[in-house]
Order: sequence, then structure tokens, then C-alpha cells
Amino acid sequence: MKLVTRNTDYALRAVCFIARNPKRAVSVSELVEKMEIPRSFLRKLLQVLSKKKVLRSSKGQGGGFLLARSPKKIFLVELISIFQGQVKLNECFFKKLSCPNKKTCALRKKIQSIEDYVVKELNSITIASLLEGK
Amino acid sequence: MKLVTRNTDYALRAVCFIARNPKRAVSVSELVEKMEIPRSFLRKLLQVLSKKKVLRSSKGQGGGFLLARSPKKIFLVELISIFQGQVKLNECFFKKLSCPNKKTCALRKKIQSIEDYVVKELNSITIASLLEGK
DNA sequence: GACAAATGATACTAATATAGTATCATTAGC
DNA sequence: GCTAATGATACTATATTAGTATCATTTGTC
Repeated sequence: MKLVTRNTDYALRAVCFIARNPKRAVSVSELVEKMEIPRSFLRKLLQVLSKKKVLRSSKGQGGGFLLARSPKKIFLVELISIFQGQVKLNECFFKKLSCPNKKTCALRKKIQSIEDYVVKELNSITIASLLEGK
Repeated sequence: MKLVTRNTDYALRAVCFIARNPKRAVSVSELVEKMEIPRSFLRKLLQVLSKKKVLRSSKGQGGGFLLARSPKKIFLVELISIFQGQVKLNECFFKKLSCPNKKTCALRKKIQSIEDYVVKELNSITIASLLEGK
């Protein structure tokens, strides 16, 4: 079971790199050089981040990507949501009508409380906090 | 993102049913009647649980499955491990040598601490506690 | 204006994990 | 011996994740 899949991981690392170079547009070519991420795949990920207003982009020569907002306002949980869907640990149990005995719902409650904790913790992680190493 | 996939879910429900009928072997046929789980699939899941010593089985007419130990000693986290692999939220980050800047490891630490919490909570859930509705 | 370097949009393939099925072999009670 | 059960095993189907490719568009530079 993974909390973070590879595309989130890649995206996160790229965003961190971009955040560390705030004054200029960072191109895919540069990112590919520094990180071991397949070019086409990375391009796709960054395009998604642009659409989702995490990054902003400029075309043409000298173009590339910048953060669309302060690193303090970019949360890890947002990247996870974009690439992996909403954090919902108990999906199965809610969807299942057939949960036959009421008592089993004790499980649902427990998982809900775990989920709440996870989301809260993930919400405390921003790009800024990662850069600071906190 | 799911904490519990369908096979764990099915297995859990079956185990709970078996736990509620402790004095006799419960057959797949009976479980299929009560729960909406495809017969072949459920058979496979129960066979796995037998191999893993969560259940014990008896063949032949009147045969079926019983718990191999007290419901207090069967943990949800064990079922998750069996069907979904070990709970390891931060797999990606550990495996990646390329984690380029030390600082990003702040993330690893954070995710580790989240994982510790999740595992601890999951470890507190037993079949017995689910039956009691706690 | 032509060219080159960049992203945008889009559609596709590949690999892996999850879900489900089928069948023959073996065991045990009646 | 028949029947009802599980054991072992091999297979298919579906969904998710990972990765690739290509053409269109924009923009700076000569």
C-alpha cells in the first residue's frame, strides 16, 4: 500500500526544484537533466500541474515553469489529490451497502478517524516546509 | 487511495461471520448465501487465510472453516498484510536513491511518523473488537 | 519572417495490481 | 461409492499506474 505513487513523487520533486529557483522559468529539459524522470512523463505531469494552477508556464524560447503561488500555499495533499484522487481510506466500506451487521461499522468509524489524522498531517506539509527541512 | 481493498474487505467480513459462529465449521456455500461475494473468489481468499493460519479448515461433508485462534488475536493489520502487502506508506521515498537533496527527507520523516500512527491504530483493531462494536 | 526552443493538447502503449473464474485433485461423512 | 466439502493451481478480465509519441501553438532571437 502506498501513500504516494510515483507520479506524485516525481511531481513533488519537480515542484521543489522549481521552488528553489523562484526568479526564473525552469524548463523540462533542465529538470530532466537534474532528476531521473522520463521526459515525456514529466512533461505530462507538469502540464497537469499548470492546468490545476499549481504551476504557471510560459511558452517559447526561455520558457518553462514557475510556481503559481507561494510555496507556503502549496500543500502535499493537493498534489496527492491531483494525481491519486482524494484521500479516502475507507472508500470500500462506505460504498458497500451490504455491510451486513451494524457492528462492523465500528470499523468504518475507526478507519474514518485514521483518515482524519492522515489528512490533517498531510495538510500540515507544504512545499515551503519541505524546503526548510521541517 | 485505499487503505482496504476489496479482497481484504471480503476476507474480513467472512472472518467476522465465522467468528460469530465459533462452535462449528462454516462452509463457503453458507458464506456465499449470506454475503454477496463471488464463490470462487471467496474460496481463494479463505484458502489463503488457511495457509496463513488465520483460519483452519476441515474437508469433506460437514466441513468448512473455523478461526485458528481467538478473535482477540486476529488483527486487521494481519489481513491487510496478507492481501495487500505490508503497510508501508513511504515505500517510494525509501527506495529512491535519487532523492537529491537531503532536505526532502523531511518528507520521509513526516510520512514515517504518519505510517507509525496508522500501523499503531490498525494494530489496535482485532476481530474481537469489531464484533464487540468497539 | 524563418528558425529554434519551449509548452499545450491529445492519443496511444506498456506494465502492474486487483478482481474474478475454472478445473482437477483430495478428503471425509453417510 | 456417492456427495459435499476444501487444496492446489492455472487462467482470464479489469482497473490503475507508468510511460511514450506526435502535432499544434507560442515566443524570443537572428
